[in-house]
Amino acid sequence: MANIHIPQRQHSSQNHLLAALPTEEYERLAANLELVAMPLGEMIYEPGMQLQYAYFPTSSIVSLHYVMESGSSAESSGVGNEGMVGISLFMGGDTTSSSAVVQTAGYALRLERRLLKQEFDRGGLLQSLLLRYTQALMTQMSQTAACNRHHSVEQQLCRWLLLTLDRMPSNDLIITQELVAGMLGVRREGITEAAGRLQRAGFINYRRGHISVLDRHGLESTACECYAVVKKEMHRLLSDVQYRQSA
Amino acid sequence: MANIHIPQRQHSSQNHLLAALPTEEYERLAANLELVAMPLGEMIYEPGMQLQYAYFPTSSIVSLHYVMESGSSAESSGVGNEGMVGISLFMGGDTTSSSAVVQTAGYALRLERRLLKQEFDRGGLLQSLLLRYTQALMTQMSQTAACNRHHSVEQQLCRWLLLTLDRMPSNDLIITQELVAGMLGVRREGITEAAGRLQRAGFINYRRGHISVLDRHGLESTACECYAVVKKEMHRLLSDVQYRQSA
DNA sequence: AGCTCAATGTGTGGCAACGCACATAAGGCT
DNA sequence: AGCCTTATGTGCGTTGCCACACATTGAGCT
Repeated sequence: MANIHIPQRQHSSQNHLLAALPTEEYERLAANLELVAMPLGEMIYEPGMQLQYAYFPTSSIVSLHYVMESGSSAESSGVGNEGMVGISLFMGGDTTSSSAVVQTAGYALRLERRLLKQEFDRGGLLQSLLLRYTQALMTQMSQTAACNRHHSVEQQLCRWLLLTLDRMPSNDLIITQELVAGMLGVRREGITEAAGRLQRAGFINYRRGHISVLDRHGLESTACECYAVVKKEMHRLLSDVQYRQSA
Repeated sequence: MANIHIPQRQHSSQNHLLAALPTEEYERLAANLELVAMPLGEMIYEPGMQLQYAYFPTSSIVSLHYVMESGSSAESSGVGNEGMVGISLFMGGDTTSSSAVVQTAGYALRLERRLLKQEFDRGGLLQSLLLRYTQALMTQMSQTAACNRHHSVEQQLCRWLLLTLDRMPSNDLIITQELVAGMLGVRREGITEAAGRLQRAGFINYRRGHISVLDRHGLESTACECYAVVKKEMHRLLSDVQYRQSA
């Protein structure tokens, strides 16, 4: 895995949080941002592990989830180029009881723990961005909790596809039903059935390990309210982040 | 509702976060802390509402939950004297998409939004306490998401009873099964059944609107791992908070 | 003491998701 | 081209929780 130091500003701008930093703050970090490959399935951290880096995904997506003693798991939130992996570094806990795994292969910029903390503690824009992002993360988690309680597998699959799609440049997801099932914490067969219905409805098209979204609107109408709630709240909290560009 | 200004330090010390503040920081807040009654069922905030105060529960417990369009709901976390209600005030979002309702009547100390933000931004101990507390809250939320997915109503009831008990001075909870059902997002009949089993097992005893825990150990053995995970993580993140006392 | 209403108990039928056990097929490999 | 692993399809029976419809009881009130 080739780590490329001093990445071009182009890469940094693919992560919304980094892109929103004023030049001064960005410059302090730039030299220390490493572009790293995020291969599918890579474990970014495990429960209790001391995290060494914060990751700002550019093209990758990371899934935050908890694995039960029984082996079954459930995702509480995903992190794409709108956010950062490693919240606990500046929250003061250093680690968490959940895991982080790469759900969509791609790249991320990583920053040493100490440097992140240092910049966070300056109390500049990075701090306020990260705090707002953290609140958005909490919204996703609590919405996931409610969604897990009340909505059908099919609805949840739609929600998940849409949230993932929002973090992708294209309409194609490279992922198996088995993995999706792991994310949602349901049986693989449940995903096969739900995906089959969505395909027959013409909303998606899939083959082994590959899902194409054909009708976004259709998915939205089948998804539960949870997708809209999360999306709206992300926009409310972070809309300025997506557009502001440093000079 | 009589608001008593300049509460005795005794009250403040009932909230772990306030109690852990060094004298200097505490003094800046003390004169502005109002002791307020928290009657059962009172809505502290609704989605989208601009929050005016942060609440530090002393003897009350507040439930953070989301209400769906269908009317059904689910709790993502509870807040007792270990924490604070109104995270969004310092996270920068000002409001959230969830609600906060008093689940156990009692008291709380409240602090004006502006003053909280001011003290938070000084970057002193209050900031780091609140951030660590927020991380503990996130642990609860993501654990609740996983728990909602995988565990039985009975297990979840045990978890909920234990977490509530940990925030109470006694072993008696004043709450109806109907309300508990609302917290867990299940049918009232489901709680009746599960509670009946727990009672027959000798773990609890209940009458209308009143639950007494007789065998804490029994509940722990029936609860899912989620209770232990949350408790352990709370302790890891906040153990110094509970013991440190200001001079 | 009796009334009354909210809280709790119980039953029936239905359904979504489960666990398990396979059958089938599709893509990468040599 | 053929093989072989891995992904997907399908069919059971089972179960936990659901919605709905009541019966019963307890606590507080007058």
